[in-house]
Amino acid sequence: MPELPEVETVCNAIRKSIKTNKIKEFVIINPKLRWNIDANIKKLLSKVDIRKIYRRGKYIIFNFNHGSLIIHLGMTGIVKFLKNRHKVNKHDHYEIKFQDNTILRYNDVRKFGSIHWAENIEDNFLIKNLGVEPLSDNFNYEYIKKISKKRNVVIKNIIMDQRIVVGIGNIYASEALYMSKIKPNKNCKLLSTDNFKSLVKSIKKVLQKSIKAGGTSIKDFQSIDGSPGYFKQKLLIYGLEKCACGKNIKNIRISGRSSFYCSNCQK
DNA sequence: CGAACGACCTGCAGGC
DNA sequence: TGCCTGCAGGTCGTTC
Repeated sequence: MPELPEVETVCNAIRKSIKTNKIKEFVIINPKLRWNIDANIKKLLSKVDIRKIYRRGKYIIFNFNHGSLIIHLGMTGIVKFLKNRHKVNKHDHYEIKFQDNTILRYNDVRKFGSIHWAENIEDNFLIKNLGVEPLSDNFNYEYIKKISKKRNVVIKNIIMDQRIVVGIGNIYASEALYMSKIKPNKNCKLLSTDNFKSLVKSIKKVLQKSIKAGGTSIKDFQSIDGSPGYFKQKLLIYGLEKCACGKNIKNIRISGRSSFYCSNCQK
């Protein structure tokens, strides 16, 4: 479900909704997620203060004096804020209760999401191999060009590889490649320097614009108050039938994922 | 080492 | 109406 703009939206909304940094307790409702929820988290999150909440790639990180909580939304993970009285819904998995009795509740239909505790976040197996942040200066054409020259995969797989650059998923990969007029199934070795420059620019642009619109809601995605993201109306290629040029948009499968492109506009 | 692919899960739409 | 297939914002672990 969520790519960088959606995770950023949720992360910002959590920060805004939290009125106290004091956690009372952590409650496991259904431990079964991508990895079973570690029961120790309950002890670790009893009466502790949050120091910082931030995003790294597609992960939401709660930082404490004694470690960090690492949350991934998978495909269908949803975070909600509740008041005292609440019934457990289908697919609820855990909740964080705050001192003022507000509750952050995690719901995940497909159970691809996860939650981990890490004493040292940089050592965590999910975090330590992550690539550069796409909106940082570390993500530039020289970086992506250098990597691409020694790899033998299609360019879409390069930009979706979280060890290279984080946060880009299936939607924004198609969008960015369309914006820079590059076919998603083009071998990454064959891109020109101008291609790389354009691609980096497009990625930054589409992510920034989507963050401003509150992310993209195709089906499941919603922010914590249940509101959708409005970037869907701005998609240029993903899930569409016709390109602006009038040609039918092609939908091919690359590594098992739907990939949209226009054979007229993208070379 | 890099690349390809299956596996994990539920719900929904479409075809017969 | 019901059954079956395929598809969905992800990515780790295994195999070649």
